[in-house]
Formats: sequence, structure tokens, C-alpha cells
Amino acid sequence: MTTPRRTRSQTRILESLKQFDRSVSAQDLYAELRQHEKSMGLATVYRALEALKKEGAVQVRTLTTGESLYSLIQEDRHHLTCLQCGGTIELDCCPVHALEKQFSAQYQFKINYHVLEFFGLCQGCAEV
Amino acid sequence: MTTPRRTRSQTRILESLKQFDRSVSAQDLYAELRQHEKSMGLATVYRALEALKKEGAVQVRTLTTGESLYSLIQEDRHHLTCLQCGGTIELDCCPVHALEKQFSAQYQFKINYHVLEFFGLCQGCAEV
DNA sequence: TTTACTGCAAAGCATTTGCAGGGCG
DNA sequence: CGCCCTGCAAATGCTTTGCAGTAAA
Repeated sequence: MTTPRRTRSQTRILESLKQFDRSVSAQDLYAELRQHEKSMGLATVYRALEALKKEGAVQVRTLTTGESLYSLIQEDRHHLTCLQCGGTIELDCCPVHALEKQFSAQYQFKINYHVLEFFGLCQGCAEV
Repeated sequence: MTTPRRTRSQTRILESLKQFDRSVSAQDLYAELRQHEKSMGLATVYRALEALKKEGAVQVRTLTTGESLYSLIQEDRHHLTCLQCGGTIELDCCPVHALEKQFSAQYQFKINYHVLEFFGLCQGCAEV
């Protein structure tokens, strides 16, 4: 098991992530932390997030724009994303969570989290 | 319903995608097409893929590196991705497909495809 | 003192956009 | 003739890396 030996930056990132109730980008975190007395370099934000991700404390979903959104590993939040306007609808259930254990054993793989996204057209964009 | 009025580029992209039995990046497609008599600009590749995506002929999954992989909408291929080494294991089943209809009706959303990915550590990387 | 973390600025990469030339109806 | 497609090159934006200063052990 990996030891959660955290740097000061990692701790601050985790605390900041707790404040948000949504996934946020590294840039968002940087902007947020910048408002406090002790700021933090953008590179440090990225390095801390990378470490936390591998450690299993943080999960990532990458948008089709290439931007990555980070959040604490805790909930199963999944979305319907419109390919036209980019809008998202959040689902309130997860049909996959129960399968993690099965795959974990079957493939000898330590699963930290999963990402499930549906893509298509929202009602408004489909009408056009 | 959107009309599948395709440009020459879009047709060539679709034909090229059929050749691959895996998801490929826009850069991959560009390199592949470049080997033929009539090449195609990189920007055109991106524009064609964007159009095909919205039209519902092509699906995308974006890696945590920011690179996007494209493929025809046809199969339910999902992966276990290692956060350490980046390796992937392909799953041969999909527990979500059946739910698309339900969500489609429930949220008034035309679902073209979905992306399901599991992240964690593979056996080798977990041992370290 | 030795090691690891941090910040800044520069570099890297995939993707997007502006614009002029070209093909097709 | 006019419109859309195309290609090239420049620009954009997120992320990573090099390096020197700094804090921690």
C-alpha cells in the first residue's frame, strides 16, 4: 500500500477541493489559492494533483477540450454531455460501482475510481 | 434529424477509421492519410472529425494527456487504465449499454454513445 | 548538510482559427 | 459567379519541464 506522505501543497489542495462541491480544473484551483495569503505556483498545483491522483485521493475526468477536472474520490457523479453546446446534465445514480470489485479481482487491477459519461445532443440542440 | 451530407474529407476519414480496429488520434489519422497520393491538412482532419462527432458517426474518448482518440460508433469498448504506467486493459463487456434508452427518455437527451473508463494501478505498478 | 519541494519562466503538444486559394454546383 | 471546403501557418490554451532558490529533516 502506498503511504500517504503529503507535502504542504498537497494538503492545501485537498482542503481546497473539499470546499468545492464539483470537479474543478487545475487553473480553477490555482485562481482560488491565489486569493489567499500564501499563494502557490501553477506548476506546484499540477505536481500535487499528479501525486494525489496516483495515491488514490483524487480523481480526474478530462473534457474533450483537453482540460482536466479534478475532485476528491467520493461520489459517483456522471453526466450527459451535449456535443453541440457542451452543456451537461448530472445523473444521480451509478449502475457501475458494484462492478468494480468484480473487475478488480478478475483483472488483478487496483481500481481507484471510474468515469462514465454519455454524449449526444440535448433537447435544445437536437431540435435545430 | 441531421442530414448526413458528407464532404470528401469526411468520407475519407470514415474509410480510414474502418481500417483501424482501435481508437486513433487525429494525428494518427493525419499520418495515415499522408501516405496516400492525396494528403489532407491537419486542420481538415480535425474539422471533419468534429462534424462527424456531432453527426453521430464517430465517438471520442479523451485521455488524461489531453489527446483525443476517435473511432466509429459501433462497439462498447471500455478500459482499465493504470495511473502510473498508462497501460490499458480492454474489457469485453459493457454493463451500461442497456441503460442508454432509459436515460434518453428520462432526460430528453439523444445519446449517441458513452464512455466508461476505470482508473487505478495495474498489478505491476501496485507492487512497487 | 542533504534531500525534497517550490516558483518562475520557458518549452511542449494537441487543437483551433484566420485567411487566401481552389473546387464544385 | 458564388459558396463552401481545404491547406498552410500562426495562435491558443492547458500542461510539463529546467533550473535555481528554499524549506524541511
